[in-house]
Amino acid sequence: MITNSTHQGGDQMLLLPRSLYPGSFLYNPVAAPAQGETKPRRRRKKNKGAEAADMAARKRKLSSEQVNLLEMNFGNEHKLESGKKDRLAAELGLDPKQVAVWFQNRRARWKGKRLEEEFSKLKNVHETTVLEKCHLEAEVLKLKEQLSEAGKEIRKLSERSDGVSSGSPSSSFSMDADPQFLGGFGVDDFDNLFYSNETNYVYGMEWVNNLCEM
DNA sequence: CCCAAGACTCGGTTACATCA
DNA sequence: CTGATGTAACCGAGTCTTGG
Repeated sequence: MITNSTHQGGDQMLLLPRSLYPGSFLYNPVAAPAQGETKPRRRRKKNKGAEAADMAARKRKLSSEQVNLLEMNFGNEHKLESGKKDRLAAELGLDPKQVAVWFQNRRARWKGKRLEEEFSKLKNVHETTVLEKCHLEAEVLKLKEQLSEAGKEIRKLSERSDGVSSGSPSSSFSMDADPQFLGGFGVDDFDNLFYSNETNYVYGMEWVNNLCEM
């Protein structure tokens, strides 16, 4: 996020005397947007280069014009080829290295933001899915109960009808007579219909169940 | 094909300015 | 004054290209 509005004084406060441009910066100072009018800053201690002299003026805030133009270019493409970088640097009155660094940092910020957005989207999808799973599990339980009741009912009825008439047409709803009813689901063991491999299931999905309980 | 040098990128870090 | 935040600059490691 790049906003000069967060810096007190706006652009006028960012004016930097041309004398503060490092001597090695010969990038059309006339065309160069002015920099912030702050004292040359101490450079990082870690720096071990011999060119410590021009380190002092390095960390300058870029002006809003510079940032705008950089942003425009970044909007077009996230990577600059060498020639374009040099032209842009000349146009901005910056060292091509500075332009390269700006693009590098900008890519990093863009990536971070993108990851954040992706994470947020995935999180929403995940939460929706977990919710849906909870509903489906509740429905499975309900259906399981209904199935169990129906099974009992069928057993009762068949026990009764066994004693009465063996020749009459059997009910169309008979699991004994119609193994396809459950066999179609690949289920052989009716009693264990919802309980086989339960331990694995619980271990594997424990985190989801915890979410359901939240 | 191998290797060294240079250019470039990336992730991580540092130093600094600014703000609440 | 202080901690949090944003960002320019830096660093080290990795990749790719090029020339010998």
